[in-house]
Amino acid sequence: MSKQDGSGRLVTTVPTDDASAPILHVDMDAFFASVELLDRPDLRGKPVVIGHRSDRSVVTAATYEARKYGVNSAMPMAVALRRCPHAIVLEPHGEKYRHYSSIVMSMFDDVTPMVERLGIDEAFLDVSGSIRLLGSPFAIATELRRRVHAETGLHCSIGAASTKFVAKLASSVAKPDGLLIVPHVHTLAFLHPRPISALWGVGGKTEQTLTNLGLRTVGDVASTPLDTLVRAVGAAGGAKLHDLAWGRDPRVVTTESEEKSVGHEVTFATDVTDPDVVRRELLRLSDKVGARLRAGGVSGRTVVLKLRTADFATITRSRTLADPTDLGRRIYDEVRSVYEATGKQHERIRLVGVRMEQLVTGGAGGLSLGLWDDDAGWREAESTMDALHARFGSAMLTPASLLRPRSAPTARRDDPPTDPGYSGVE
DNA sequence: TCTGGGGTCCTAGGACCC
DNA sequence: TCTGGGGTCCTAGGACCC
Repeated sequence: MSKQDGSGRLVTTVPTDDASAPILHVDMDAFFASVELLDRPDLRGKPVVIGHRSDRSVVTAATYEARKYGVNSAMPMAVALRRCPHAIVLEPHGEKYRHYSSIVMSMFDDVTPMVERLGIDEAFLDVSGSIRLLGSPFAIATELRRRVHAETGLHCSIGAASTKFVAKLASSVAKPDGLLIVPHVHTLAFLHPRPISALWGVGGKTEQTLTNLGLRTVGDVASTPLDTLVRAVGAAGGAKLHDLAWGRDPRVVTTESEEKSVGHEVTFATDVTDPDVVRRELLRLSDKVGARLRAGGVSGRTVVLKLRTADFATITRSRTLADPTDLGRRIYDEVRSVYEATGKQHERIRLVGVRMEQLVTGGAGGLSLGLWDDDAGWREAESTMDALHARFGSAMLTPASLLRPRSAPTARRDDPPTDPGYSGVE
């Protein structure tokens, strides 16, 4: 199935059955760090860590040289620097990463239209429809890896298998800069010796739960009765675990999925005790969320406030509106009222967040209007009715009910007003 | 060691309707 | 007078992933 090459990398021997492994998982190696090194070749071979240098930051990415010291992404920067004091810390540059991401993603698009992006630096490719034109999955993956490196200077690892989960696991085993093909008949032999943490959806907590049951490997999970797993981790989780452990993964590669929520959150540099500072931040975050909703042509019905206190305890409070909105001001009014109801105005606040859920296609009719600006012409704008009244006078206004687009659902008649201040036409 | 910011999915209880 | 079962919606919290 695979062997080490001279440099110690995992490479596949030419597989006899790679047509049974048409799902590719492509994963860029140490992506953010590798992009930074393109501009800083002098740092090659050194432990480089990407992240802000501020007190409360975490590691976003680390080169393999830094990982040797036990530095990993999501680790607090303070811990990383303790483990590797001579690490070179570079600030992240999101724009640059998106640029390189779009370059490699478009290479994936050249291979097959069946590309499912997973974040900025990973993707699943279903190449079963490309075999006649481009060759076997092995040939396709090999050429893709060559091309990514030739045109960007970046390395990627690829796993190929008959399912998404096994392909993803294969790419992680192949890292860095490797290719691993797991033909369908070898799936269980590949899977069962791996530790339970290799299972998708098994993080720290679930790993502990399973370890307490005496389970160590994927094979152990496979040979555990389903109802034991269900009792330990719940109905959905148990069934999923059991399926994955037997190599069953019904998920297909899907090219697009609609977003389910939009949110922003921020951790303060130091904990905040002044509720006015919290309110100001809620306003800023609400505006960002509203802008994102409008840019995406969606509105949201449920407003979610998130607070994290100094002791790292997190609470969320939500409120569902009678009508969806995409207006920052409207979101703020709700989230602020929810905030006041928490009674946490005098606690030490570490983080605040605003999220909109229950998204529906279409703007919130009657609320979001373009404004004619004598200097700038027509421009996208948001406004409340109050502001529009002030600007145009009531004679200019059309009732919101006439402007509401068809795609926006109307409130159920029996819906109670969520807030007396907003129960009417705004 | 002290924990970012963007998300998704699942669970569980309660309200409410038929 | 006491008690059903199914289904949907809402809310809060937790685990997980990149």
